[in-house]
Amino acid sequence: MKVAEPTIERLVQYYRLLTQLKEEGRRVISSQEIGEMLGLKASQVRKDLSYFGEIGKRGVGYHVDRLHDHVSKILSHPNVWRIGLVGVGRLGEALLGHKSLRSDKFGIEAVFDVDPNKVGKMIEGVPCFHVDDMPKILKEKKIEIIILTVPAQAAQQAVDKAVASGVVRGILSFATAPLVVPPDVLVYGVDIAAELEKLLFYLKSSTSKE
Amino acid sequence: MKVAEPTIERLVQYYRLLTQLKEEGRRVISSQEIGEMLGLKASQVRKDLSYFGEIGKRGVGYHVDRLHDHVSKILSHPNVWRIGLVGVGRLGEALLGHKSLRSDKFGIEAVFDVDPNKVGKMIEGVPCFHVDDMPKILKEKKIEIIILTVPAQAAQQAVDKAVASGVVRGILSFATAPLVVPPDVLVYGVDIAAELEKLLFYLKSSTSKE
DNA sequence: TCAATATTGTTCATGGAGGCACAAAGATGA
DNA sequence: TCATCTTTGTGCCTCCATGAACAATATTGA
Repeated sequence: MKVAEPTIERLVQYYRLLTQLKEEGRRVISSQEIGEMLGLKASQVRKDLSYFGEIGKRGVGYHVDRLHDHVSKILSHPNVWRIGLVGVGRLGEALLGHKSLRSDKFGIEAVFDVDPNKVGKMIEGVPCFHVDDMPKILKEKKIEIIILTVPAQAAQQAVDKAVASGVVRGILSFATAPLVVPPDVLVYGVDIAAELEKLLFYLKSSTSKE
Repeated sequence: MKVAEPTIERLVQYYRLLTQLKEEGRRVISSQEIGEMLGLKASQVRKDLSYFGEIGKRGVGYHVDRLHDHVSKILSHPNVWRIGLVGVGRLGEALLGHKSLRSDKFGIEAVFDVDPNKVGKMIEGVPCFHVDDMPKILKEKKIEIIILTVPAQAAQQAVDKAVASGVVRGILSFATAPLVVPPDVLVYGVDIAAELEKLLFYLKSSTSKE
């Protein structure tokens, strides 16, 4: 069963919204309303939600609790993912403490750096190891996911050491560098500078219009 | 002239690669090679690059310097953008110091927070003001772009104050919250948690296959 | 000079995502 | 009970991005 990437992204949004609605005690909601709150067309919402089976009630809408459970199950993982964070610069540390990355569905089990002032210490309650020890530590701790927050020049080298462990299956990279990985390793990149450039490009274009 | 969003994103990648090639003294490169280095099909590269006019030489390839200039011009801005950063938490501070956001094409002119310990001080060489003073300060400093790094609950309120200035035209948001803005304000969102969830979802799916 | 080779620019087809519109199904009220 | 109204689920159409194939152009070597 293959699901489109934009759909997954929206499912995460639905999940957040539903969690909030649940807290507010809301019982039922329509695709129309969901769409308005998230800036989507109602038909888009319905298509996304019906993708995993009929879950709404025609003439009524979606039962908030039931839909929340449903989306939760779609996004749920069979196990708790164990994550390693590579590069404890300011961005890495910010992510370590970030609410979004505190969840019971995954946890950051180790961080890695090359700075001797950091290696061996606990950072935000997580032990810090040397990047060179990644193959060993990742295997020991059964870490399958890597969050990469190192400078661009160091990115490929760090990735090579990580995949050398043989246990890493996914990488979330914040480095603005193209990464080469074995075909069975999945890479997602968040390119902050590129996002800003895109924004600026379209702003420039729209300047002439208005 | 309208350009597709994925194309812009790749142009940024081309630009980075070309800058590097230039430093290495490389004179000429083919679409094939560019594609291999960035993980793209050669035909894709050619289509992107020819979109803004014929710039390569058939039978030869692309002249690195010339192509670099060309892409640079496409991505260039008529003026230096003035940016404000809202929310000086750890993520905000990390971005302030991040290399990717140091450029001669834009600059962060002010930061905003509600914390009295920060307001009035200089942070990373940038003056910090209270969020409530945004309308005034943004207008004074002619800031057209906002980078939003506040908690989700505070996001909409902060955006409302920012757009109230009347000068803000674009927002790069790191908050995991849907934002309502006037139609003439452009919003790009970077949703870190959603990216991670996507990665985990596809890893889960591929577990059964292998 | 001309054949062989290399590489771009472009056309065309394929697939996929979004959105409209309508049928199906449940609710409501007389 | 039945007509009307609401809201979902889905078929269909359109648009856009990708990728393959080919024609056009430049280089090279004999």
